[in-house]
Amino acid sequence: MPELPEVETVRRGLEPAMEGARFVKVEARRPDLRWPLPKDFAARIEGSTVIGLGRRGKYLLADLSSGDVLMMHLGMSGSFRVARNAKAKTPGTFHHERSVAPGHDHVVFHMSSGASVTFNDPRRFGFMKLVPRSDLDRDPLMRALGPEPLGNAFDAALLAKACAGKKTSLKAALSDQKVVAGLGNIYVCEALHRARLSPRRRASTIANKSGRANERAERVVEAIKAVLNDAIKQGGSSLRDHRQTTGELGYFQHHFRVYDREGGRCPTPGCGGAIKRIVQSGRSTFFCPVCQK
DNA sequence: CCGCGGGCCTGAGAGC
DNA sequence: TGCTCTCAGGCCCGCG
Repeated sequence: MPELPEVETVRRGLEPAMEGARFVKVEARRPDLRWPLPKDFAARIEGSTVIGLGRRGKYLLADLSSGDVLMMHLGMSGSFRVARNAKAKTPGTFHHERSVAPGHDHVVFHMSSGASVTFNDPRRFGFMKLVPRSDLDRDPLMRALGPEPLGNAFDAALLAKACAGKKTSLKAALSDQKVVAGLGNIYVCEALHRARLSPRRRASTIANKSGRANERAERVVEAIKAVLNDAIKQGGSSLRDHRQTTGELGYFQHHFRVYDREGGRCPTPGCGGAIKRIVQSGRSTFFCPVCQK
């Protein structure tokens, strides 16, 4: 599910409940997530305070006063909800709200702020992990991440360098977290449409022979930043599982130009092509074969 | 080293 | 209604 905009939406929702607050009690109800939670998971967190809540790619990183960093990943179906107190039922204040899958609340944080933070993940592809802060840069999961797409350092030159010499498709390259951290199936499709580039194009064609950026690389970078910023403003995309920490859905799915719109009309002004669905590396790709070259 | 396909899990929706 | 099949926002791993 969650790509960078959804994770960032979750981060912003968790921040007021968690930052500066202490873990009063941690419930590890179901430890067999993608990777099992350590036996001492709860004990290692309880009593510590959240110094800051950050994000790197699709990872949430809670910096704890204990010296650990709590890494959290939402996998495909993970979500967090914040309740002001543990007994209160889900506030049904949003008419677009849907209920989360029952019986999949795997981890619950009871914070000194009075809020409880519940991690729900039906498919259990998500996980949590504790890493000493001093080891974070050496952590294999962190080392496998390329640049932050919304960071100043991410530009055409950097992207072109990462794609130079790649025989794989542009779609697969942009989905690779080592090339750029945080994109997934939706936002790669959407960014390539905005950049008017075919997902089937070889990744290396956004660089020249010496690995320098060409005009296509500029377009891709601009499109990535634009689509991610737009999606964050809308609270991310809710196809099935994603919701904001209040339970409210994201709204960016109403702004998709190609994703999940097979057969629909291409929104590029003057194009009018029919959106096509193909399969690349086992995943659906949506694009307009008329204006995406 | 690189790229691809399988597998991990559960639930929703389509088709019969 | 109920069964079976396909597909889903991610990512690790083994194979060629």
